[in-house]
Amino acid sequence: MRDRLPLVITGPTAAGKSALAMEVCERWGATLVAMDAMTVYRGMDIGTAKPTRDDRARVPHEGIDVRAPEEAFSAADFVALAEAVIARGGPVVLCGGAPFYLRAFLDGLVPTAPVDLALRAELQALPDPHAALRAVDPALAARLHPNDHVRIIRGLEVHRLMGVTLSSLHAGDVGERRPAEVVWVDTPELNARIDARVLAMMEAGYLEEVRGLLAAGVPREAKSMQSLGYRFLAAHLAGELPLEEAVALTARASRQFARKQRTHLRGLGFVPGGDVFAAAERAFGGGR
RNA sequence: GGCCGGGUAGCUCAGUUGGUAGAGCAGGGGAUUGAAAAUCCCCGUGUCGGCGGUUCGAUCCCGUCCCCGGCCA
Repeated sequence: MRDRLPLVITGPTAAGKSALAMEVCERWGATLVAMDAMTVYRGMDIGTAKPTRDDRARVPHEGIDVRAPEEAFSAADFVALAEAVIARGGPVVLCGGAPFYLRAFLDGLVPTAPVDLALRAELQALPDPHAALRAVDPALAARLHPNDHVRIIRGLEVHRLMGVTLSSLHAGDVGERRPAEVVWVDTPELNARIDARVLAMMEAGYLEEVRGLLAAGVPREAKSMQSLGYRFLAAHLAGELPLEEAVALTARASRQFARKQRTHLRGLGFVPGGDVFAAAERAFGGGR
């Protein structure tokens, strides 16, 4: 019997990935691994469209609520988590719209030092991080735009932690590639679906969720609080934005996010469309 | 009805001492090697409200009309 492959269900936000993944998991008895950078955070439920308690009772989920909102979570953490679940042996569906995580899973990541939030804060305070990077890793500095702070800081971070340049590591082996069945779920009515979903989230108590997180001490600067709607609703609660505007900005940011997801997926060589159930057959074998 | 502002990109506006115009946002494309719902890069011709006039040349000056604000009747 040939090896089972993981099935990846990806696509832009609000395309309908989760519903399809639930169906596949129920039919094949598969475990669902969230391929998502935000549903990992506890207490961020409504705004991340996190699977409900009922969903989680019907199908085993992994990668949900594994971090506090102020903690770091990275692509490597996702890959490790997915690998661990796959190693248990059953059919696995990776479902989510994080193309970077998908790429890290399929193609591997170069082995580098893990995230160090304190060091990042220190490096961010440098007067000219790009110049600092040019001094230690000119190849990487040349490749990165001086405004691309995130990548510049990561380059400095790796150099500081490991004593070697990130560019030299990138030139090396990324490790083994993992085969998988990948389906990109999409719909031409995405924008309308996104707008409707944001309104539904508001009705479901999105604002109260953000208020609660802030009250619980989650800093506005936390990565999780800077994402899509959380950013704008927190701004509204701080008196910086009328609610109506915060909601409009949330919907708009979500549409922009969807566009970037599509661009990234295209860049990885995928095309939208395909039948998830047929893909599940190929990945897992005949349904029950 | 009178006076004063305005009418320029999908939106908000800048500007041209007369040589047919440019920002932000929106929108589109792209990058993405442990922050990725993050971060970054690239893309701006539009009867410059209509019609006349002056001028070699008008979006700009003049006249007139229309529209939108405000104030006064």
